[in-house]
Amino acid sequence: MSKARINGLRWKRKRAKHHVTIREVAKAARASVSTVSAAVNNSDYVSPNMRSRIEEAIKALRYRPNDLARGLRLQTTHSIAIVVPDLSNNFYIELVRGAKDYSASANYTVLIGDSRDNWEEERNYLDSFHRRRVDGVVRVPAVNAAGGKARSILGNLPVVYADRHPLVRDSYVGRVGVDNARAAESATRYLLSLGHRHIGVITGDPSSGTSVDRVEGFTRALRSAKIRPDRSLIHTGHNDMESGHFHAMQLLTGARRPTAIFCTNNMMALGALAAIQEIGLACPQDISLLGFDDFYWATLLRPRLTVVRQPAREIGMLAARLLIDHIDGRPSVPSPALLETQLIVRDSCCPPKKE
Amino acid sequence: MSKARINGLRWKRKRAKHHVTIREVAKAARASVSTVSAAVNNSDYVSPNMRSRIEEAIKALRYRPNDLARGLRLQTTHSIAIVVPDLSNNFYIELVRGAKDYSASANYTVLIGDSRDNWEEERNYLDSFHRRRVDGVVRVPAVNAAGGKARSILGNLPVVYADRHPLVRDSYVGRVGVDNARAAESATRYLLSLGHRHIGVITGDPSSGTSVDRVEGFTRALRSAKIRPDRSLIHTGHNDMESGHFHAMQLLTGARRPTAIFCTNNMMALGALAAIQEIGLACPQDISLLGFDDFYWATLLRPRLTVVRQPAREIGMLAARLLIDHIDGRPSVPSPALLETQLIVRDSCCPPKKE
DNA sequence: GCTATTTCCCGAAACGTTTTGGCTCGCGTG
DNA sequence: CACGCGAGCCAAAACGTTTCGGGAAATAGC
Repeated sequence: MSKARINGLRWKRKRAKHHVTIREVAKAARASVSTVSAAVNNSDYVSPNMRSRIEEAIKALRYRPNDLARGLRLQTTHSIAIVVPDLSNNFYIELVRGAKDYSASANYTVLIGDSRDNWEEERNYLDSFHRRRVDGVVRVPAVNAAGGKARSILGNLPVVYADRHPLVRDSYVGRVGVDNARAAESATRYLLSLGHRHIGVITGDPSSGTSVDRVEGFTRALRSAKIRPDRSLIHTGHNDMESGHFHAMQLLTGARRPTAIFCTNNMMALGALAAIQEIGLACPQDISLLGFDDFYWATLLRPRLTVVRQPAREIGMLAARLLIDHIDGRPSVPSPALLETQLIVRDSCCPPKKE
Repeated sequence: MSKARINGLRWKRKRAKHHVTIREVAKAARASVSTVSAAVNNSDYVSPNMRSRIEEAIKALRYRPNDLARGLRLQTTHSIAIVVPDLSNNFYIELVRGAKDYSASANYTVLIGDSRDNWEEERNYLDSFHRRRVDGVVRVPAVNAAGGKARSILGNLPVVYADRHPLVRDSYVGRVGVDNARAAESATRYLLSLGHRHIGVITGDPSSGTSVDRVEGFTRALRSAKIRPDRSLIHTGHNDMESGHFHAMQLLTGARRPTAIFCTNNMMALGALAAIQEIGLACPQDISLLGFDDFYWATLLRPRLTVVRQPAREIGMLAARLLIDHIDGRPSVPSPALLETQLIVRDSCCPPKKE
């Protein structure tokens, strides 16, 4: 026992900075540790007198409860994590903010991960979040992350998928996004209605699920207009500006230049726009451009981009809701929750030139 | 003792999901807890035989150490936090990524906060990070956050300031950014060299420090060119698009329209550009526009924006370095670390029209 | 063969909380 | 007066780690 005491002392001395503990508050307030605990979690009986003494001590000592100890004892941290593929993509920022705002309203804190659409990075984040014992995670998986991989590092943490969903079977408690096929289909119909018949597509990595759905919607629209999809006009990129640029170049300088390009995410639309400008084509007169995902400065571009808008913030909020409801053992909204998209018509599409 | 056992059992039963602990690994590997610990932290003596048995058990049980317990025992979490004012501003994303990358290389994890340039939000984040017992925080304070306020909730956590710095005296272990006055001065000189004499300025909230420095640099340039600064041309906004738009409108429709506008951050430059386009002025022929902070799609704008570029990523890396060096008790680089800015000349500035 | 040293392993304490059960008053009730 | 009861408080156990001191067995030194 006395050995222990000495040990303890040495410990304290070793750390330069010392965090004030509930024990010191107790001493200062002439109360027991349990009473202080009861007071800060304002539950149980604690007399007004005692309570004020404790609050005073807390203020005086600047006591902040230690969430590590708390989480350890409680076996729950009241926090969730969200990991997205690209924080520089405004769509995901909005998604994260939605998740954060909902979580805050439900008294959960959220940890943010930015995987750069790269499984290694995502794994690091998921691992770190798991070790921190978050109560659940909302996940927008990186493209090269098959569902099973994540499951193995996540143990049996509840996860809800947002935006993208896993292609392989993975157990999750919820999923929220949009009906990508339908959104792409109606976007394509818009292009068709303008008179376009040769439409190029720049799509993202098929492993993300959303991309294939969007291409699927695209071809569906073509087919229902009795147009045979031309596989050579469908290019597969990587959801970033570079590959948008690259494939737009291919498309624009290819044998049969399309009269319109449909990009299945905003970054690739940006890259395509750069390519168009670089080549010196007029958009939309020479080539129409249709993007996916809106962003706040889309109207600053010339031409102002026509896009299909996803309710990013709502997706994030709903994802957090699904997750937290599950954690708290509450029934929630029905799960594959598909929100409405909206075609925002601006200036980047017009009828094709007559030839 | 037997009572305790019962209690423990009840505990286990209560939690639906159960995380596997080091104790179970020990049992499975027929080793003691301390030996397993020694093995996972691969230190100390542990025989090859025993080690492999333990590793096998770990793999079989999918054991993940509990960082809460670890942090509690170690009195350090090997993690830092970074809180920035606006994640949708690409400058801060790059800064965060820089901090993250450096931290990863130093084996630290980082928690991210997005204060929306709002002290309430920032306080919540700082508090949450503090309760999580991060080892330090790099902070880009919200505009309405005087230094003292944060100190009181941060206790004696080491903080390094990035980009912005506190106006009031606050104790910090480091600060990194750019020489804002000098950067603004040389940017202004560029405008002067083009022949501009009436230059409007849209600046951010003075409480952030950087704004006043930039204005200071601006006036310095004017003065050294023997031009008397016109206070009515210096407008104070809020670092966001809306106020950039608003004040550009004021400037452009005011009595004496300037021939150039200098915005002290990128968001306001965007807002100003929107205003210019809205009014129907030609940029740069009618009005030159000069922004602060580069961003990856600045070249997609028409005109391509001329800006003074800050090395956002490097700022983040250096901030993390300063902080982590301090935490680890290592000497670091000299503190107010001022990195070089760079004027990126593109198309948004030209000589003013002769009148 | 006896001791000194190394090698390998373990028990127990501690980190800062929350919770449970129990203790002590003081008071009303039969 | 005995008794129960509720209010207010507390001691101690537990959460999952790491570390420290020490012990047993094997090895080396003489």
